[in-house]
Amino acid sequence: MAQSDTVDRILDAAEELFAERGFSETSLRMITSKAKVNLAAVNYHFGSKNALIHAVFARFLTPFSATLDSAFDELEVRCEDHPPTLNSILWALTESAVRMPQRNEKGISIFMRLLGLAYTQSQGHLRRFLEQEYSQPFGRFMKLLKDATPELSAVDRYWRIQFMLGATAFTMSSSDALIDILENKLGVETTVQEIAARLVPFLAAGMKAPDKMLVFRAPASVA
Amino acid sequence: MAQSDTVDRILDAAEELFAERGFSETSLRMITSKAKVNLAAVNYHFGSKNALIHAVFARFLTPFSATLDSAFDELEVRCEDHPPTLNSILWALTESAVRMPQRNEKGISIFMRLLGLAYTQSQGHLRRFLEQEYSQPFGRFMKLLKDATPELSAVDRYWRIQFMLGATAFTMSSSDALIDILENKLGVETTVQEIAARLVPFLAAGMKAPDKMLVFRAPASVA
DNA sequence: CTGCGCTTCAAACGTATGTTTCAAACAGAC
DNA sequence: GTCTGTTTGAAACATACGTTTGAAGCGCAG
Repeated sequence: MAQSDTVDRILDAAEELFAERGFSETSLRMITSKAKVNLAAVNYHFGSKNALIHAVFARFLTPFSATLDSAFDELEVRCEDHPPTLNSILWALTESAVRMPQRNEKGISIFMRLLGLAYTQSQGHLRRFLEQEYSQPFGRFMKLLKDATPELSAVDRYWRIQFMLGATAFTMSSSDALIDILENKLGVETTVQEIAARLVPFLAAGMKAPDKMLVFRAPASVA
Repeated sequence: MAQSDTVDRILDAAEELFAERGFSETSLRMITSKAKVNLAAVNYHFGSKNALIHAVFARFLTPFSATLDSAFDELEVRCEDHPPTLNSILWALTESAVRMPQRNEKGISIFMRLLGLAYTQSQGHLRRFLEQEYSQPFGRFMKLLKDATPELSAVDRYWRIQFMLGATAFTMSSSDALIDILENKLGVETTVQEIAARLVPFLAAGMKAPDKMLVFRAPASVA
């Protein structure tokens, strides 16, 4: 069982280092020395650094998208004919994320941080890989959102979904740092689950907000 | 006036490249060849790549923080004794951002994208630089937000502010791409100002959302 | 014109990166 | 034991990076 051992050790080390340092800032030598394998092992088993990045994502994104898919199935069954509510959709999403089998205690925050990095760091190859591998669950999520917010125009919904994605990806991608800051400032300890529990109502309220401001410059009357 | 020409050309090129590629992914050689100056000019005028990054931020953040400060002054004068509302604070912020003198048509989106990168890319030196240079206007903004949302606990407010920052930085940083996608999909044209007009109500509604979910696993009852 | 500070330039420096090479070690089948 | 295909190992490869160097160019006071 020599191969899978080396492969897994590389994936574990890469995942952790990518999450805490980003892709470009993590070298293969850091990864191989943390994994205690030979430098050439990465190129032997994965072919290239980019392929390793893809493998790291595939390892947690494939089971996650399966979990998510069945969570959506369950949601639609439970709702029978009427479309699932916005809150229930967002909960299904976060539940699926949080329930994923974790390799260690840092699992969920690594997971989130990697997702945030995927969106944020403009790595063209990664975006292309994710789009062609995981467009199905993403499209389904969008469809559900559409049915849950029939009162929104297509344009409004488009922008508000972007706002949601932004708040989520951004917060989660720096969740560790933000948790540390909070602990230093207010002495409060937090878990990623608690962040999610605060994020969902925020997003839901934003999606259901009243119309956009019609006039841009309205300084005197708003106060 | 040879110096300032070279310096500005470097800053312009660096700003644009950093915004579209990130810091580590942008080399000094890319910057100097785009700016059409000699490679050594960066180290001559700025000292190091990190110092160049600081200079790029200082060039737009210093005037912006001044504009913002006077916008907040005006806001507090207009409100006399009672604290400014959440909406008016957010409007003062976006107005200050949008009104900033732009070097070109991409100015505002570059501005936003750089702010997002500063938060996202874990460049320790940048965070340290920004914290020690611009803690005053940031602190004032936080203070205003605090007085505008007295109903929130400190912890709730902390996280919701992070969510706001995320939605804003993320959306604005990819505003060009998002505007293009929207035009291709729905045939609707948009300006950054209109995005802001949609974003502010979203953020305000999120900040004023009802409490966080108390129980994390509440699948059956929500739907 | 000469001399002096500041700026530009081409070239090189040392280091770190991703990747390749090829021999050695290994495991399992015969 | 010997052969065969797979995996590991140390070393080197070519390239790209940030930075430094020292000479050349420039503008301007004397």
